[in-house]
Amino acid sequence: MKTPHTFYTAKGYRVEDSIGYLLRTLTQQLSQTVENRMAVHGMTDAQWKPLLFIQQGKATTAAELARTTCGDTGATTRLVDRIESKGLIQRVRSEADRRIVNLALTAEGEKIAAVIPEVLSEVLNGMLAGFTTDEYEQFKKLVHKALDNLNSADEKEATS
Amino acid sequence: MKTPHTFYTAKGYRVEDSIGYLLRTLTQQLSQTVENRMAVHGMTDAQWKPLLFIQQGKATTAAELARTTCGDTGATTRLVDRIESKGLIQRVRSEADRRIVNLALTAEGEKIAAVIPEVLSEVLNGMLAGFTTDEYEQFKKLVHKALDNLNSADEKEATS
DNA sequence: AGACAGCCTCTGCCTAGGCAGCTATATTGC
DNA sequence: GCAATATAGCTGCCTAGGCAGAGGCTGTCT
Repeated sequence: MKTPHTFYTAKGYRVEDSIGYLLRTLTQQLSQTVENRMAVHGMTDAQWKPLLFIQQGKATTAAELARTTCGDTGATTRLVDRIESKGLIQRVRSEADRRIVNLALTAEGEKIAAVIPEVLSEVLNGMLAGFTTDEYEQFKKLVHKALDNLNSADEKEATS
Repeated sequence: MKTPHTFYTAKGYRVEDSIGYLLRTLTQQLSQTVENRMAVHGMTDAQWKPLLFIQQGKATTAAELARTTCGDTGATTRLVDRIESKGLIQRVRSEADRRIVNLALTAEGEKIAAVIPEVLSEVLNGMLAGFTTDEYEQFKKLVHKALDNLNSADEKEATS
């Protein structure tokens, strides 16, 4: 394995030049933009995820929700609390397995969930304005590659 | 102005395919990796920023810190509280302008601040393992482009 | 049957950010 | 000089996530 190119060194490290700083800023701005768009529906940036996941059948319980968002179960419980208190989802204790609380959208919740993909599509298309298809594919490829590197580094650390 | 390519549509929107989801995940993993590395020095992911900015002279007061991190002044006050209670920085009321509280690193703070650029460089180089210089430059270019799009959309909204 | 492991949910305690409002100080304009 | 304005810092109230532990339920193994 050849030694990889060294893009950053401790000496002369400058925050503004860092790809880490850029990525953080981009994600922050993206969240802010989605939050602004969702605000008219009374939703926050965190709260649309459960709505969408439940609607798409990707999660039916709080535990599943926590797994799909790589989040904490405790945090998810409280997030569901807040959305439930807005009357958008309902908790229904499962009869088959009494540990489980199934989550279901209310009529109001369905209405808002239907808007979410529109908002996300618009925001992302806006962010990618002027991108060629090649650039878009390249962007996704590079993010995937970076993600794989971080994950494999984690595994190495865990087994050491 | 020609109509931009439409990368996403509301109908058939799938979270896993979204560049937004990818970017969020990458930033999250990046923060987690830095957090793990900083933990041995008793620091969190949020707390290294003030240390580094103060050391590099990019910020000398809480207000400056808030501006350079695009953050809230109230949150910054409390962040400084937590770092101060760890004995890493000191608050020194300015004599020239008595509104201002200058921030200074303690000896302990200097020691930890010196380690930060090393950790950041290592983590970022690890994330970019196998990237060619062209890919790295392309990556930064694409992130910048996306960021510019989001910002100009914000401005349009503000003036409408 | 009873012990056990595993899972789901919830709670308490921590860090953390956004927003609004307050006080003290400084600057500007009249 | 004095009023209006701007700035710095702080605080209270909200949402939000991470971690650890408790309690309930289910399936399994002995």
